[in-house]
Amino acid sequence: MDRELLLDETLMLLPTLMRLVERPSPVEMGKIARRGIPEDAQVSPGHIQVLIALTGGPRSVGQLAEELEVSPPAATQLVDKLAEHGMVDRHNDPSDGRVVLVDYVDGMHEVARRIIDDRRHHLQDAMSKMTDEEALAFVKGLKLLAEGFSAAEE
Amino acid sequence: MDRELLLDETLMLLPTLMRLVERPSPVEMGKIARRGIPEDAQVSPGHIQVLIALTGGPRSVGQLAEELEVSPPAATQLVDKLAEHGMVDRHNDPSDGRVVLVDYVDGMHEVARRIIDDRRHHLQDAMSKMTDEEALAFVKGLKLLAEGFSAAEE
DNA sequence: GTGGTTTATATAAGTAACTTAAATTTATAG
DNA sequence: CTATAAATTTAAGTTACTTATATAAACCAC
Repeated sequence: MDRELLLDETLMLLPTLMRLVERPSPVEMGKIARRGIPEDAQVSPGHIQVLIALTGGPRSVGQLAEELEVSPPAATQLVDKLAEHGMVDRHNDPSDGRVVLVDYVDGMHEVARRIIDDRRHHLQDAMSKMTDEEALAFVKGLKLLAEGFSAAEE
Repeated sequence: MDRELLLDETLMLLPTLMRLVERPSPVEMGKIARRGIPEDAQVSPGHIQVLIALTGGPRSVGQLAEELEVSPPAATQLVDKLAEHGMVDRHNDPSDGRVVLVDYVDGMHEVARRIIDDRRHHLQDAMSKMTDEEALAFVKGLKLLAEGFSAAEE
């Protein structure tokens, strides 16, 4: 098999996919608007990552930064924006006054679920065209790449 | 198989991978520096896409914009930077005075090859851990996703 | 406890890669 | 010719990050 070709294709595809993933989709914005959060909410992939992380319970800002592999200030900003839109809340960790725990605002768990599902459907459409084996291989590939690029940093 | 889980994993992985791909790797910068282009050259994935596109011969700015799926001004900027670093040249299309043809500066074909290979090796490390089937499925997945997100724009 | 270091977060300032809108130049069509 | 359309560039603005610095709480030595 021509591995070289696959590499070239990937090299060409990856940045383009990157841009598409980052680009805010106005359609989704509209849908979200009708789901109870303000129309001007710009929900970026990063924000969705935070929302997903919070489905596993409250997280500190630092934990979010680690999970998303961004700097602490970046995590702060993501939380800022979600808080502005009334999606999440900050409260102090009773056991450590330095840490700020982030969690859904009451009732927003539901809204978050729908926002996440929006993106998920998006993805599902694409992944529905893969066999189980292909889907597994695809996710494995993403992980390997992430590890590879991560390692290449240090 | 638990598709839901795969979707969640992808949703979480994709933005992180995105950031890693975008992040400039100083190591590569160093290597590139030693290969004949100035030390301050910031070769982003977009620039590499242009260099790859040009391996197929000269391209107009508009063609580059289409291939990379970016706006014409974005293509102009990518070319600007590569031109600053003496990698590519602009010349007029003799058959249409409006179009600007972009091509490698004499002798830079070689340098471009090495810059591309740098990224390629990076990727190769990750993809070498996949079987042929997995690699194919991975690239197929990337394409499906790109199409899906592209379609979701219109 | 007081003082010094570390840790968690936030603020400030800067950058890179885009975007849209407007300007410029060349081609084309009536 | 003159009006319109197309290719590119310039200008201005946005977003998602980064690093460096500030602040406040915790921990630790003594």
